[in-house]
Amino acid sequence: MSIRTEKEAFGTKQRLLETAVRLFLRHGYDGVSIRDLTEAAAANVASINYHFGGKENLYKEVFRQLIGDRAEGTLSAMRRAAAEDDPPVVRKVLTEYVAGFFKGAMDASHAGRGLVRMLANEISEDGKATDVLLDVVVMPAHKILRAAIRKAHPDIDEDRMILSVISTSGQVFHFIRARALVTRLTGKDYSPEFVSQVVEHIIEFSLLGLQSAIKK
Amino acid sequence: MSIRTEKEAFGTKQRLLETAVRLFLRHGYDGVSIRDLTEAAAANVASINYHFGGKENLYKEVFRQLIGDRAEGTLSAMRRAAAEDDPPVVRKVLTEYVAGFFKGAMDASHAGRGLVRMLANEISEDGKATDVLLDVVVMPAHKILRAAIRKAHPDIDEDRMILSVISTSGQVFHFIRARALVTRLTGKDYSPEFVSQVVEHIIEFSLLGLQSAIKK
DNA sequence: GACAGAATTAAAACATTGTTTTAAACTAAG
DNA sequence: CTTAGTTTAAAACAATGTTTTAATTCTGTC
Repeated sequence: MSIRTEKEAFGTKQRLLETAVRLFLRHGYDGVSIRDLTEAAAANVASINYHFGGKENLYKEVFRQLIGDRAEGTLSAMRRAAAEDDPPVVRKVLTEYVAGFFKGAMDASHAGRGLVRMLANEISEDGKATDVLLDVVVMPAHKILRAAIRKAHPDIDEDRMILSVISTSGQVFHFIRARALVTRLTGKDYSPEFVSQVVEHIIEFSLLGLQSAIKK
Repeated sequence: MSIRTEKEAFGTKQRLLETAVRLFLRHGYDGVSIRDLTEAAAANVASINYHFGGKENLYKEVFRQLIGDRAEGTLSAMRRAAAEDDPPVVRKVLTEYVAGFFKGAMDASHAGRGLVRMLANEISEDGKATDVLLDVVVMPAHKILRAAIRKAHPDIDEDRMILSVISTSGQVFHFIRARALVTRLTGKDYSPEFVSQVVEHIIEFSLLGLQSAIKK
């Protein structure tokens, strides 16, 4: 078994996967046809269905792989921040969370922006890998954030706190997803300066908003 | 009255438009094929391209019509709230804004939920009617909100205030768009109670967050 | 009222999708 | 070597949006 797996690593399946990563990042799901993909990978049109059971599954595979790598870094940074004892812990964890997303959006490379775009698209109902996104990114991040907040504010209203965390994610995704709209509303392009301004804004806005969950 | 008479009473174009409204609301853009649509409207497959210049233009037309009707109500409610003199004006305007969106999402009818879903989808970069959404809904609403906020807080930081308004919209769209995700994160379905809870949360959260834009 | 030209409708053909089928080629164990 | 299982290749399918070409209907003018 293991022998075959190794051989497969250099076989058609692996070649398809690598090509898919490259093309999906650059052109998105709908921007890449099976024929584009198989041609670029020097494989047969039927190979994707044979090896992955369909285009959608291949996309999921690609997404899982890409998002896994990136989430790793952000999540561990959040855990590190949460483990520290000197306040303000919540602010630090939140900063890692928010900045973690925009780090990708800032990349000059197509890879970074492509990934963030893919990610933002998966939020919707008709996303093709929503479950992956939830399991690998959103859920773990929420857990860490919630724990940090709960620790800092022991008698916080749990329900409203959860809604607040969702509100924070919502802002992040919106600023990424509705890029064109934000540009027209603010009159500013997504320059590095503007992005860091946005990150700071989301953090401050959310920290204040979170106060709405604290019982008085 | 024969079918033929009906055809003469309302021309093919109008019949296509009405059918498109019904079907796009229920099944979304990708869920309706040109053949589905033309068959339901008793028209030829080529008729959509002839009368509207393509499926996408027809969708835009439908979206513009639907969103126009609804935006009218919400925007005038916001203007009314803004025109009142007794505080808290900002809270009232904000309430009309946020509630205006969720009013549709709550409709028992498919129409309401369908529209909100369409609307949420248009936020993305690859939305088919983003320009319409911006012109008819987002821009006017932002103008009203900004003016109300500026009036209540004359020396507010304009840039951060704009970002705050975007943050508020972001939350609204996120709670609508990421419905499945929110359900899994909160453990609650979108019952009327939960929705009004969400609306209240967004308002409180945003009002506090807005403080981040007020110069000290 | 008849007729020419424009507008509309109808039917078929096209070009692209993702997927499935069928057979050939290859691989590896007995 | 044989044979069973795996992978590849080529073709066919079904469904999509669009375009083309011809028929039909409508409209304004004589």
